[in-house]
Amino acid sequence: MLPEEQRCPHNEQVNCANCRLNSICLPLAIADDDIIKLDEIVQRGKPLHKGDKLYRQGSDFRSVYAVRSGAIKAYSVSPSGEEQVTGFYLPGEILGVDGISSHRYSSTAVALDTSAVCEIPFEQLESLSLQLPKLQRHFFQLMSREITDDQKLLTLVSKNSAEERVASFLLSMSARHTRRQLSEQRFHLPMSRQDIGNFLGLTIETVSRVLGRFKKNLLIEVDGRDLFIADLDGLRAVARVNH
Amino acid sequence: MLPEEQRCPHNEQVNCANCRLNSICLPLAIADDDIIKLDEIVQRGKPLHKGDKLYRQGSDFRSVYAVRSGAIKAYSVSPSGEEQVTGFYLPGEILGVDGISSHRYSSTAVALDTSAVCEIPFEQLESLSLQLPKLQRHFFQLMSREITDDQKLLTLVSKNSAEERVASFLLSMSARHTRRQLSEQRFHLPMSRQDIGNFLGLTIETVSRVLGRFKKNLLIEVDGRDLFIADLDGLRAVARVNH
DNA sequence: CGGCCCTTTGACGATAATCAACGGGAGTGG
DNA sequence: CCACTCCCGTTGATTATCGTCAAAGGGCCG
Repeated sequence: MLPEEQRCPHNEQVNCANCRLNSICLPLAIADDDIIKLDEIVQRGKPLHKGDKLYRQGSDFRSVYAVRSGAIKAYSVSPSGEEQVTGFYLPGEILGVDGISSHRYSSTAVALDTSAVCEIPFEQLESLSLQLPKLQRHFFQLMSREITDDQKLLTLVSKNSAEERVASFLLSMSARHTRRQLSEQRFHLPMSRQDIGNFLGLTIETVSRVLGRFKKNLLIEVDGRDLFIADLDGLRAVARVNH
Repeated sequence: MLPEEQRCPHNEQVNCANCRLNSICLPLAIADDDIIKLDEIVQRGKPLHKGDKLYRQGSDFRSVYAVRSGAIKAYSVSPSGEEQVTGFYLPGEILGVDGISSHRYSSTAVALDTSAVCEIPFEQLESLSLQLPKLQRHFFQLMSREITDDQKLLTLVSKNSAEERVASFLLSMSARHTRRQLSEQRFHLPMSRQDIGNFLGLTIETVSRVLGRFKKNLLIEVDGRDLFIADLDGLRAVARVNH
């Protein structure tokens, strides 16, 4: 199989016959010849190094971005100075839509690893959506999906214990790897414990202790950020949520 | 001034010259003659009694709704049986967009009081959005707004103390009343302590105790669900967030 | 009047935060 | 090459916030 950043949404080679799309990934992919028009407005490439910022909270909103490789973290800082990690974006996922409402990004996006993203200028996406009903629908769905995901996260954070939160998080990462045809059980966490804790509303110490307990109970094996889920069903039982 | 449900988005009388709109409220209002077309697809009325369900989690998604009067609560039940209140919708606000992504509502909406809503069939809204760029943009913004609001709520619930959460909640309610030209300080809470607690990730007892403390510190006066914010700045200081 | 739900208040306890110390790896500079 | 620092992660001891359990009062409606 090709390296991930050269694969199309169908995980075939570049210019796969099914989608004719080589610059942008799953979430906006439409099985239709119209996709070529979308492909034309997408800015390629944009390689990012670890720590590079894709956009900053408060800066003018221009584009949304599709991740092609690597991993991006989005976080926002509240007026009171609290920092909140609002999401991690993996290849095939789209970020930046939070900026639409106020014409400014409400969060900062930073690369956790060397990453590649596609830039999709929003004005052009808007005009194109007026011509391509399927694209408009896709984009409505994408945003609606982000809303329901946020609401699930809210439930997780406000109703579940530390163990349940961490278990759910690991299963979510696993599921997203599976979607990309990668291992369900073995993968690398691109973010620090700090980031995981912040995202889940826990301290770094609690995250570390919970992972320690999972390890002791033979649910997982961890070495730094390398993770192996030894007992998927066991972890699901802890999470009490089906992923 | 007319009763709220008879007022247009500009808080004037029915058929106000500025907007020619008498069926749907602020969030989708566009200062443009095109609005008439939108007005045509909106279903009027729909009076709801306290406890009536507007839609149910898992049922087919057909429409989004604009609240005209009263108050609606949205909540979802996770696979594990946890109930999570995801939002309260007051006059001028729109709910139901969570159903777009999966063609099914991901939450249940129930009237907290006698309420009136307008139904906006989504398929028609979609087609109309293809013709009216401003409407499309408005809807994108509406959804983006919901995303940023959810993320603020997540920060509140995962990073702030019980007192900060309740104070922020009261200030949010106050701000939304102010937008409707109603009193900033004195209003009625349409939801139970249970609902507030669930929404904020707290138990009913904690909510009650926090309100008791606010009362003792002369920040508020409460009598059941009737609230008077005696010291707005004091409450803002507790919330540490500017509303 | 009686039952039910909502709310308040108190006593107690558990979960996760805080405070603190330490080890390891990466990068830097001598 | 080695010392140095910085960041990340782990682990332990203690604390505090909020949840749980329990009881009781008030309002609404049949």
